[in-house]
Order: sequence, then structure tokens, then C-alpha cells
Amino acid sequence: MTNAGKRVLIVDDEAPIREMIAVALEMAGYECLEAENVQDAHSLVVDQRPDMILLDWMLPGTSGIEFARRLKREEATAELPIIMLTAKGEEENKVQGLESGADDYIPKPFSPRELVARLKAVLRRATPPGVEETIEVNGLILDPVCHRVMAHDKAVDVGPTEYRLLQFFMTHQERAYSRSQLLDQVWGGNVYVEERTVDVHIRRLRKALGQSHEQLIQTVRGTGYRFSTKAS
Amino acid sequence: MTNAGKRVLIVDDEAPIREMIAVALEMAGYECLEAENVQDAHSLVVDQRPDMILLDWMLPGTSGIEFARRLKREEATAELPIIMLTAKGEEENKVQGLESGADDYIPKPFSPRELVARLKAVLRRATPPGVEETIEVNGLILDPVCHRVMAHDKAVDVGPTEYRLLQFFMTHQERAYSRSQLLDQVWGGNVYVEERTVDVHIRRLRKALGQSHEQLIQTVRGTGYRFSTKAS
DNA sequence: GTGAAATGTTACAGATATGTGACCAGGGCG
DNA sequence: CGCCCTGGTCACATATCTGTAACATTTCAC
Repeated sequence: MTNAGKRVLIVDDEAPIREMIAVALEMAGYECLEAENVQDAHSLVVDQRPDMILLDWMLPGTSGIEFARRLKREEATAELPIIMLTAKGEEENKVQGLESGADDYIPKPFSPRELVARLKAVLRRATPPGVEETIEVNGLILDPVCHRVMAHDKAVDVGPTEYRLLQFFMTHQERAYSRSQLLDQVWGGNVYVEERTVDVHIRRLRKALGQSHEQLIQTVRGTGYRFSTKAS
Repeated sequence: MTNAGKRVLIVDDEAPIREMIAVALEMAGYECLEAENVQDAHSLVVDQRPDMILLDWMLPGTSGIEFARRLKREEATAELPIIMLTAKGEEENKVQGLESGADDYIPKPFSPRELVARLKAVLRRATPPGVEETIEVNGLILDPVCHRVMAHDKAVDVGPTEYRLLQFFMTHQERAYSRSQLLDQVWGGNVYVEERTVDVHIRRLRKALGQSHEQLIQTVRGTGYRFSTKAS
């Protein structure tokens, strides 16, 4: 079960092109989502959580490159593989495209076969090193590969959101984050959620971690929360 | 909070709608400015410098979209976040609205709650985090990033106000400040609080710092207080 | 030394912020 | 279609903070 069932978001303003790509990918066993602009794309990213993005360079409104940068900037979506699509003759943009965080770059026109091949390649090395490393703090282990949390060798049952929250905290220890920042980083920006919702998830996470580790997540009164091994 | 006191300019030609929005925002702690046409709006932008704009799509005279474009074109106002409001059934305008530089788009009718939520989200993204360096004096460390105070590697537990007070002192060492100045600087102007309240917080801060560092905060009799490494 | 003024300390009640459990809506799934 | 899981929100319980007043102590001028 490597690529089967992977969800790919296609972002292009021209419907026929989207359609063509979608057909090609579906034949290859992928599931496709489509968006014709950055706003729709972002919504889809937030609530569908695709496994990768095919992103057209030229888009109405925010350009593709802007969008890519933005995705990379936010913790919640930074690891999302992106392939940039670009019209012919824009070779010079390649560097800029890759700089913006895209994982590959395909000039139009391309054959469906080539597209699928490169997409596979990108997905294969999708999880870049660093992200897949397990993090351990005081007997609390987060294993991104198994997508699993262990406390003193006992599995901890956390929901998806709590998992992301914990992952964010463990990769950003010591620093205090406001509810706002957490919403941006863990939920992904442009999601309209009450700040207090963060409290609830913090609570759920603490509960899941149990007595042994809940004190790792500290309340910074008047500010937000912090993950720290040092006592407060 | 970060959002407290932010000023929002509401541009809509219908007074009742402006009023409704204003009430909702004021309850949420924002300050509201109102304009019923683009000319007034522009004046207000220029001399009131609001933190963001709620802009109705349909306006007498220059359309909202024109106005948005113009603001984005001008250097001084290019960064001003804009949320477009539009009557229902104008979904097709969404793209155009966002193209013109709006940061979000809310179709009428909308609930006050949604409005506030999206406004928060936009404002949140627009406010870049400031640079924050840790300050160290005689083994006393204030770390704004972790939002934490350490005295000789031991965490010091201070309340929000004491934290701000200490931060102010550590960034303004050696100089004496009157109670009234401290109220302005630490509490923020236009708050009606007894001057003696400062004494109480000074006391709390000293207590929190403990014997090892309390002498850093010196009383300047007849004047106020001073943070100094030199003995008095 | 004495008394008035300034500052230190403490206690407390109201205001705020956070913790917590429950509920409800939407989506996936059999 | 109905069940279960998840996530977001609300309402209420706690915990913590804050400003004040009241009283204690220090300082200083005389």
C-alpha cells in the first residue's frame, strides 16, 4: 500500500487541464481533489489534508509560488510535497519555484506518464529526513513513522489533532506559544476557530499523556502554553 | 491581548449594517471607525490609520473593489488587511475580490461570530512577531521567547503584570521611574489605577525574585523606583 | 525624639483566565 | 440509515491575578 489511495490536490485555473491530470492520476490509482484558485485550495488542504499538491505556477489572485511559500511556512502543512507546474518557456522560474519550497518542477507540456512518474518519485521520498525521526523527552516518545506516541513503553491514545499538537510542541520545546500561534501552526492558518478550542485540545492531550507527562505541557498564564522539561 | 484595542474601519453605505457590525466588534474588544463611502474611508485611513478594513463590495461612487486595489497599490497602505463583504449570490465575485488584494471575503449574510472569527484570523496573520532577545543581569534571566524568568537557573514564578514590570525594568535599567510613568509604560496609558498599586506589584515582584535579586529593584524615595545593578 | 509623609506588607473580594465535562454537528463507514 | 469518531463550542468549576484599603514600618525635617 504505497501510493494506492494517496490523495492529490490539483490546483489549476483551467478546468480542462485539471480534468486531464485528474484522469491520468485516477488511472494510476490516486484520488484527486481539484481547486481553481488558492483560496479553495487552502480550504481543501485544511479540511481534506491531501498527501500532495500539484500546483500551477500562474493562478488568479495569489500566485502559485506565494501559496507554496505559505504552505511551507506553516507547521501544519510544511511537509506537504508540492510539484509545481509551469507553462513552457518559463524555465527561468525553475529555481525560484524550487526555492519557494516545491519538491519538483514540471514544465508544460508534459505527458501523463511523466507526470505520474515524477509524482511517484516525490511521494516516495515524501517524508524528508528529520521529520521521521522519533523524538524522546523524559520517556515520552513520539514516533512520526508509526504515527504513534508512547509513554514509558505504553502506547498513548491521542486523536489526530492532539497528535499534531504534541508533535508541534515536541519539535518546538521551551518556547511559549499563544493560542493564536498554535491555531496558525497546528491547525493551519485561515481556519476560523475559537481560541478557547486550543484549551480544550490541550486538556485532551494532557489527559492522554497522563500524570507522568502532563506537566510537560505548561500553562503560561495570560499568554498561552509551552512544552518544557524544566519545572515551571 | 494582541487584538485588544485594534482599530477596524467599517465601510458600508447602509448605516444599520455598519451599526450592527460595530456593535459586534466592540463587544469583541475592537475599536470601530465608520465610513459610508470611499472618500470618507480614505480620509479615515489616512489620519486614523486603522489596523484593518471591512469593506463592502457595493458602494456608491467608487466601488469597494476599486478602493481595495487603490489601497494595495499605495505603499503606505499596501499592508493594511482588508476583508470584503458582499451580498449573497455574488459568489462569482469572490475571485475578483481576492484578486483585488482583499485578505478574506465574507458573503452576506454572516453571523457576528463568524465575522469576528475571520477578522481575528486575518489580523493574526498580519501581525508579524517582533524580535525578542533574552536579557541577563547578575544571573537573573528574562527570556521573552519562552516567556519565562530564571534566577540562577531556577524558574521564577511571576504573574503577568510582574512579568511586564520586570521586562520593562530590565530593558530600561539604571533610570528611575515615577509610579505614574510605570503605570503608563507597564499598564498602558489610559487606565485608571491608584498609584499605590504600583507599590504592591513592586512588592510582589521583589518577593518573587527572592533575596538574591530583590535588591535590583531599588526604591527612589519621593520619586519612584529604579532597576539597577549598582547598590544604592 | 516626634510627627507627618512615604513606602512596605498583608488581606481580601471582585475580575479574569484557565480547567473541565458535556453536548452537538458533520463525516466516514458498515 | 444509524453508529462511532472527531472536533468545536458552551457552560460551569477552579485557579490565579489585580486593585484597594488598612495597617505597619521606615524616613526625614524640625
